[in-house]
Amino acid sequence: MRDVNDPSHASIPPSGIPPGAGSTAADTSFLESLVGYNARRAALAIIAQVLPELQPYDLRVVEFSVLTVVAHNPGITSRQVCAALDILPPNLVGLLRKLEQRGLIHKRAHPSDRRAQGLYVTDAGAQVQRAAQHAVAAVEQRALPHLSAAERATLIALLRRVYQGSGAGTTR
Amino acid sequence: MRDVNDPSHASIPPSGIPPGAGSTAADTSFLESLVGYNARRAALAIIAQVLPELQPYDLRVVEFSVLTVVAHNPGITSRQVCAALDILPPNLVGLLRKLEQRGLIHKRAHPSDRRAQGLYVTDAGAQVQRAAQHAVAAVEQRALPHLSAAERATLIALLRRVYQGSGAGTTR
DNA sequence: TATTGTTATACTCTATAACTATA
DNA sequence: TATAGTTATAGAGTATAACAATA
Repeated sequence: MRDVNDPSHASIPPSGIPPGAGSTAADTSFLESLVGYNARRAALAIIAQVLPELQPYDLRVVEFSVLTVVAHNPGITSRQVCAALDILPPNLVGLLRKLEQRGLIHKRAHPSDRRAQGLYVTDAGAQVQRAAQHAVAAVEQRALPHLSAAERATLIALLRRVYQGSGAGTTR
Repeated sequence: MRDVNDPSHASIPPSGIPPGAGSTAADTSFLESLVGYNARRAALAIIAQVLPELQPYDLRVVEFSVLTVVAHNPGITSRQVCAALDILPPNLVGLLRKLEQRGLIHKRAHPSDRRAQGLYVTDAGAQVQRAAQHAVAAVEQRALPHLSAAERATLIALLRRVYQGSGAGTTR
């Protein structure tokens, strides 16, 4: 394999790339043949666009996910949130505390299990969640301008088969 | 919306889930309608299966990616690796140092730019990379048993359009 | 004996500022 | 003035062990 930066082989064809040592594009063909690599790159690219949309609500992606699950599942327990979002219990504690201190969620005694607590959104929490959900849905549309609705549906269906087929959630 | 854990509405139909407070499945329908959410879950599920395959070679996922790019692009510079894999330069330094100390890669003076250094795999590095690449390719096959070759190709093509269409690599 | 929620803690990953040598 | 490589450091994100209260 030839050195990518050896000038003795340069400019066939002449690529209109600016000067500097790091100019030519690297070969990543093997990595690009992997579903895992492409899924990770795609996820990071979308999340990078979602982040600034959630900033006005002072929510990170995980916090939005937790708030959304609680809003859509009133009375859900911590363990159920952990199972749904693949979050470890110790890491959820701080998230819930922060959301509760902001007055977005609150806890009530569980009707049948005195160890557990039911989680609920407050009125303010429901408002914030609705607005943030609209913003997230809108930015996904904008982030994927080249995908038709059918292609998006196909993509999502294939991705779900990837992580539902394998043992998702077993390793943490 | 009804409380998910309110026993007064329980068991219609009776779900065969074991006892405890966190038993019923939570509604995550909105999150599951997002490409970003599904891509992240899929990526994490696959990476969780790739990790143990790389353990015999004492490589983490990022380290394998760097080693692979260097192996396939002899003489590549640090900045080019950063651009190809969307890694920040300060975070690459430690990765390269570790790979160099293990004798898997080495640096040589860049032919035309005295600021830069060309990266190369050693013979040992090339051996490790080849073996690890085979292991990774094999585990991807095993991790996606329900996807045909055509479906895998479709999935990869759609994912690439997601992160190549948006401004991938611009935010970091 | 198992589960819920929790604390404490450690380790990895990612991000920013600032410096030097060179272009 | 800009770029390549580097240091130091800060902040997210993720992981395990262990505990009290309750099932």
